[in-house]
Amino acid sequence: MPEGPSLLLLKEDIDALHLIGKKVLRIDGTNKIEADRLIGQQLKAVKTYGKNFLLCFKDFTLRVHLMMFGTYLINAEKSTKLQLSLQFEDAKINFYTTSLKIIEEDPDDLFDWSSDIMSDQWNAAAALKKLKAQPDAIIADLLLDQQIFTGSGNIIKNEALFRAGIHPLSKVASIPDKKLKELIKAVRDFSFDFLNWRRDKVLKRHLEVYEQKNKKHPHIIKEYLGKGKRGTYIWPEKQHLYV
DNA sequence: GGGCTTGTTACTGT
DNA sequence: TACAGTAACAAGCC
Repeated sequence: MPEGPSLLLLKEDIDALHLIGKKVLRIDGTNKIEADRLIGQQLKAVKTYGKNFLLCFKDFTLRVHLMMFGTYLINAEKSTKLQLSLQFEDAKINFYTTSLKIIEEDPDDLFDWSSDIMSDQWNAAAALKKLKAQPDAIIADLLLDQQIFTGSGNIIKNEALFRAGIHPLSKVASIPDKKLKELIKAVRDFSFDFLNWRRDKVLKRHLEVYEQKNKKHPHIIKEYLGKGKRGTYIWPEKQHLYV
């Protein structure tokens, strides 16, 4: 569920319920959120920031992060531990396996939407500047850096690197500006393809390297690399290593 | 059924 | 003390 594009689909599902202006009638689940603060509150806005889903109320915002395995169901339940249920007049939203937090600050003050890969305010030039500020990093790590590419995850990392023809272990300082710009554009473009493909439930068949070892092409290899030792797929003939 | 996985944080040790 | 590396957590797919 969790990369940026999937959060937009979550927002689409919630928007379809027309809950703005509606009150929270009841909350349930194993969360440690203060129920008293939420009950009776009118939903003011629903936003996403990268992988964060934001339910905005008058004086605070509930931040829902779906982590690796987070899921949600609308007007439906499943057997795994219910973490947070928000009952509105005509609809109930159930969240499972999430990280929840009440944010006191105004989200517009707290979050910089120009780094959000899905946002209208996305600023490619700012991303380039942030990449170049870490010349010794390997590019694969920076594609997961939420300060630079807010909302990017491991699938986007792999596919964007493939599209730009850059090997994941390339050192940032060694990659020509032209290629960095190409990569930044690939992140943005792939993320919207991801959004549309996932909406149509056809994402997997369009992936070119991610989980494609021994599938799309026999030369694709898999390595665990970078800070988080995340699974990384490489088609060596097509991805140049800049060192 | 063991080994993966779209993620992040809190520890640990150096 | 700062940083890098590891463990922990979760549910579902194959």
